[in-house]
Parts: sequence; structure tokens; C-alpha cells
Amino acid sequence: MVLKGNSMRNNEERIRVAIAEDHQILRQGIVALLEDEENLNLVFDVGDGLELIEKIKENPVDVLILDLNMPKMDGETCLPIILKLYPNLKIVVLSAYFSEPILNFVLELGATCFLPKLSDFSVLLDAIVSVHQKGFYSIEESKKEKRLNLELEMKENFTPRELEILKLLCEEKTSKEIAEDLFISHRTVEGHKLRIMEKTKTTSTSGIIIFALRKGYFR
Amino acid sequence: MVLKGNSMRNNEERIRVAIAEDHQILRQGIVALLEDEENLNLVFDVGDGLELIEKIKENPVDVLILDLNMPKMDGETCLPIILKLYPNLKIVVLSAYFSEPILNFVLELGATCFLPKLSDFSVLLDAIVSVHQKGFYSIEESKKEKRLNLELEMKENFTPRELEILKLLCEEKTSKEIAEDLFISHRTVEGHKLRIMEKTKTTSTSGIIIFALRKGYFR
DNA sequence: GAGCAACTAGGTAGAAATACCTGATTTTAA
DNA sequence: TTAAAATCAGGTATTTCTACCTAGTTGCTC
Repeated sequence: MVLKGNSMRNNEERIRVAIAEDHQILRQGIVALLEDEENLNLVFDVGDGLELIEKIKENPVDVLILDLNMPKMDGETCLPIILKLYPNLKIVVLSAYFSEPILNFVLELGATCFLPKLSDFSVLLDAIVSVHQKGFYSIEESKKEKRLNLELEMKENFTPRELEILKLLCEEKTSKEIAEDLFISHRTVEGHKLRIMEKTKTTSTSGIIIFALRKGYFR
Repeated sequence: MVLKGNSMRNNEERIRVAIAEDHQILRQGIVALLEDEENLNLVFDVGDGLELIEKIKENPVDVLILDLNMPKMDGETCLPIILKLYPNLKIVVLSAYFSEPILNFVLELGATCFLPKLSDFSVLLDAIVSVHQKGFYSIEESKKEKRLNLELEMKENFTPRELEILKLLCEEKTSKEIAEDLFISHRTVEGHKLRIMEKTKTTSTSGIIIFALRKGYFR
């Protein structure tokens, strides 16, 4: 452990940070890196959403680093719950993949910032400080410095309806089943699927699903 | 940075370790954690397979921590290449998911040890030391201590042929295309698919692919 | 050598998906 | 307000997939 006995700051002045991330190595790594930061106070780290909700009740934090894909209760589920309890909490969402639609989805849920796990650690640090001080963090800023994520930022530009259908396809539903779910004709669903296939440059349902899951949608 | 000026060891006595992992936060985290270990000497860390092959030529290591899913050249591809160059190298493979078939696949490729990213960091440390000293590491040992990964160790018991077909399905191939690839009848492929659907409790190609990708096969 | 699992492959029927086409209404943005 | 985009939906033909069935060959083990 790294002791910082010569630090004059007290915990009140430091940004209180918590981490919810199921990959233990990654979590412990972030913990180790954050412990070296003098202006951050790592309050707790947990491996799933249920644990997160329990801990955050006893230990208030300013910034939460949240993984979308966790067991028991995933980030997508617990994000709105926590935000309702603590509306001023800033949430930095981590996800294995980065894409326009998932970014929009996460921001709609109320996240303050969305970062791919491919990000450099310095980007995560910048983001924590920025969301705490300014209330937002623009990934654009970091892009000017680090051009590593270029290939990940594809813009598929799915329409809301297409995203809905994409999601249901990833739940193993047929066009007919999707049509019944959405109260539309199965021919309409097929039309949407054709447009999704054009946008994803695939030629089958399998291709669509492979595209979506590999990009980290709906997991 | 943590300086260890009072360490009496020289680098020759320490286990030389390298990391190939594209998720920078995770990589930097492992680096930070490994730097605290006195008996390890972290030689280099890289973000893709091509970089790995370049670096390892100039900097010999004892143990390589390798991520399966990397850009440019993935772990699956560069593992055999590197092992041919350095047959005595011990390789600890990290992967987002853990399952019996992918374990067998990785060991067949020549990896010394396979760990899920969910592992505790101490498991990774144990594994590094164990593969270096004993030439193997049994995940069973760590399981007795940590029972966290129980739900991930499902045994689907796919046959080798079924795994081949599973892989090709995840490459967006139709039964006909798979049949041509494997020089068998498309009816045979369909038969295998039916058996895969039984084992995965799904009823369509989409279901098979969703199952495979969510479990972390072929990524 | 009997039993078993794995791999092979065919028949038939029906369901689903795909590839083209067409055109309607509604919503959004310039 | 005009144009563009999104949503809806039908026709027709072909391909692919799924669900049943049967059954031969190989290789392994008890």
C-alpha cells in the first residue's frame, strides 16, 4: 500500500470516488491507480449493482465509476435507481465498446460521461475531475490528445425504431414475435431489418446480432 | 511511482513479466499492481499482438500475460507464433469469460494457464509465480479460496466439430457456406446445429450466436 | 465384440428470412 | 412550407432454416 502521510489535504476537500466493476483485476487496477492520486478519495469499490446500492447508502460519493455489464444487477439497471436517490451524483460509465447509439442510451439514462475501457487511464482521471468540477466531460477533448479510439467511434445512426428492433433481435426474437411486441406488421419489421443490414453492412439476422453484441450493445 | 530502493534483489533473479492487453485502463492497472511486487520485473506492456511480437524479440521474458481479444493481431493468432519463437515462455491467457470449451481451446494453443478477467488480482499473481516455478497453474487451487466464478463455469460439452461450426456461425456464415468450408453436406451442418441448439437451449441460429458471444466465445 | 458417442447425410414439410419491388402516412428539419 | 427522413405495409419469388424422421460409418472403451 502506498501511504501518503505528508499530504496536507483532508478527505473533505478531495473528490469522493467509488467504483462498481465486476472484473476484479480491472477494478483492483483502477483502485491502485486512484490511490496514487492525492486529490481523489476512493471511498469504496464493489463488484455488482446490489452491493453498490448497499454501500452507497452508507458512504456518499461525488463521482461513481460504473461498469455497464455486471452480474446480479447490471449498470444499466442500477444507474437510474441510484440517480433517483442521489440526483447530484456524477456517473462515469465504463463499457467495453464505444458507439454512438450506446453513448446516447447511456446519457439518456442520466450518466454524466461515457468512456470505453480502451481509454487511457489519464482520460479516466480527467473525466473524474471534469465531471466533478464542470458537471460534464467531453470525450472530444481527450480525442485531440489521444487518437487511439478512432476505429471505435463508428456512427451507425440507427433510428429509435431500428434500435428497438435491434434490441429485440438480440433477445432471440423472430420478425413475427417482434411485430407482435410492437403491434406492427411483420413486414414492417422486415423492412427495418433490411435497413439495419444496410447500415451494418451485413446480410442476415446473424450478422446484425454479431454486429450488435460485438459492439457491446445490449449486454 | 513507487520506488523500492531498499530491495536487494537484482533484475536477474526476478520473474520477467510482460503484458499484452488492449484495454488500457486494465493494462495500466495491472502494471501498477505488478510494480508493487518485488519478485516480479515488468519488462514491457503493449496493446496489440504486432507490438507484442516486436517487443518480445528485444526483451526476453519468462511469463507473458496475454489478452485473447486485441486489435491488429489478437491473442489467439499471436500465441502460437510467439510460442514457436520462445518455446519455454509461459503464457497466462486472460479472457473476459470463462468456459470449458474456450479453456480447452486456449490450452491446445499452448497457453500455460487461463484466467477470467473476473479473477482477483491475487489469483493472477499466484498464477504468474506458479507457471514460472512449476510450469502450470491450477485454477482449481484458487477456486477453493475464491468461489466467485462458480456461475461462469458452465459445461456445455460441445464436441470439436460443434465448436468448429459454432465458430463459423459467429462469422455470419450460413449452413451452406459452413458445409463448403468443411467439405461436408449442408444437411450434416444442420444436424450439428440442432444438437448445438439442444445444448444451448435455444431454437434458432440467432440464439446460438447470442449464447456464444455473450459467453465470450470467439472475440 | 457390444455399447456408445461422434460424425456423417438423406427425406419431407413448413416456417422464416431475404431480395427485389411498390406506395402510404407521419415526423423532423431546413 | 417544402423536402427529407422515418415509419408503416403489401406483393412475389427464392433461399435458408427448423422440426420431425431415419440410418450408415468410424473410433473408442468396457
